Amino acid sequence: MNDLSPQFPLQACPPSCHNCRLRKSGAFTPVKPEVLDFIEGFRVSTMGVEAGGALVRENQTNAQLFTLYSGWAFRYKSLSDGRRQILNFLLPGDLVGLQQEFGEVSTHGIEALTDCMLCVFQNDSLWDVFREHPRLGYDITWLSAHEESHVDDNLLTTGRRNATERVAMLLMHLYQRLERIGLVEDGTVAFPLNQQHIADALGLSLVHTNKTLRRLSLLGLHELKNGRLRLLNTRALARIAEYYDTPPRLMPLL
Amino acid sequence: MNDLSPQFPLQACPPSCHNCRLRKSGAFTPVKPEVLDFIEGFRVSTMGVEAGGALVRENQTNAQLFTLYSGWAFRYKSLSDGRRQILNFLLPGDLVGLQQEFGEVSTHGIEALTDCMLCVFQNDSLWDVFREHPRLGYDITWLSAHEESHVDDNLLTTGRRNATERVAMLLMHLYQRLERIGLVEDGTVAFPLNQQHIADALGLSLVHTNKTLRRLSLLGLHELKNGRLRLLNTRALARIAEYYDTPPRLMPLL
DNA sequence: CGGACATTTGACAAGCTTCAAGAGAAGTGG
DNA sequence: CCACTTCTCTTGAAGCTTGTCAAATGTCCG
Repeated sequence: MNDLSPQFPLQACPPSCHNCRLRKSGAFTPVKPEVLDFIEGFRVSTMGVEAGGALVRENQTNAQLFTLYSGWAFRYKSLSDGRRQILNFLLPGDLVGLQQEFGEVSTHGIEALTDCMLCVFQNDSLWDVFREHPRLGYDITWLSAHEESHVDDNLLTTGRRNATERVAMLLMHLYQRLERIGLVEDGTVAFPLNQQHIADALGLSLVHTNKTLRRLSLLGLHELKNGRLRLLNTRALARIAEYYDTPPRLMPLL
Repeated sequence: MNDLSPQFPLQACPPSCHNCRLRKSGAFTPVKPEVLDFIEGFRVSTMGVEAGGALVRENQTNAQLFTLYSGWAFRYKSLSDGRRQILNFLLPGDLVGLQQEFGEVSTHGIEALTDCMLCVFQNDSLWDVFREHPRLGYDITWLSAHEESHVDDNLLTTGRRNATERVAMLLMHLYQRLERIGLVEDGTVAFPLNQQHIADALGLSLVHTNKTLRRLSLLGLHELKNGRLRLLNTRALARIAEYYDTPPRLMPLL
């Protein structure tokens, strides 16, 4: 198997949630120590998945509930002839696998885009969380609604934007999400997607995605090299995509 | 203003949730009488909206939380030049407006497709529901995850299916949802969408939607007249759309 | 009958997909 | 250290699906 990419160092989950790197980033809502103890008890293990590996398979039953601690992943659905649609991207702090937790078959797959570290929660005990810590239940619902709003955005993009607008949207959206969790360095963010991923996320063909990316890059709107993305003309990208920045907000973290 | 369509008689919400027609349909999970009392207390009023009216406006702040009691509605997003994408359709029993309830601006609009009756819940008290009745919180999360899975489906459809497959998918999907809540009569269901709605839901142009619908209808796959839809060849439609029926399941109803 | 609106059809244009093939980049093994 | 493989990116050309424009037909309703 391949080594862990230096671009995405495997950041092991600390043994205690009290030392969670994500919580210290300031992007997530603070939580009382006793609630943190409960979360830590609810977390039964941690797990690493290599880039390209499956966190959840399509049609898998009784999948686990995770929080993505480090790395990128994506949710997708596919058709029998191989056509694939990426539904949304998962970044550190995102809750993964909620839909399956309701005792149903997973209708989508989740794949690691980079090496990932996950905090794994107790199976089949989501109801206990709601009962014992309604606040966490409320947070989980917030996360669910928040993820849905990403899918909403992607549906508007795929259904009604043209290729140029779609690519601009994707770049802006991902950059902004990464910025919020503090992953911008020197004006660039790690960008592990290849063009096939972008095509699958935007509902475009690989070739057309390439040509569109190329055009935006030649226009000086962005730069994509060494696996890192730099936005060179945010204003133009935002105008093309009709992208509206929403005010940042602390997100719950399970 | 126009009269209430005979196709969609205004079914007033009964004064007490104990007499709720939806609950008696058998499609929803039964609830203990005391929980029903709580729900009834949480419901502060009922409201009617005429076809074409807005339940929630795009960019509206502090919208209400509703349950759709009768009628159809849809969630949508639009771009400044008028392009519009319908995100999903809302049918009786669906919870409406959860995303805004988290104190944020609504990033999508919700419009009544037919005359609708709504049960309106207390504003800003979602957290109370979670605290006092964790089970209802759990149900709300289930509904949220369930709605997301509809949007997931629509994203796959819009991103990766061709026009014929998209139309077939829409017909199958809506028919099946209506069937589950007992709205099939004589092998037909009420179908209040016009072709512009279908186009906006599928990410197609109006003209192309028309031609595709026409083709399927001439092939004898469906029949659409007098505002009612009949599926004449479910097997063929399912094959075209690659539509998989999921086993029915009782849904929570707030 | 007239007006507003939805559906239908044809013709044409365009955006996007598919096919094909070359150029880079990166890892593997002799 | 260099061929060899594999994967990704890039580019051109041709074709098809879908969009746009325009106008006719149908329907409902006052």
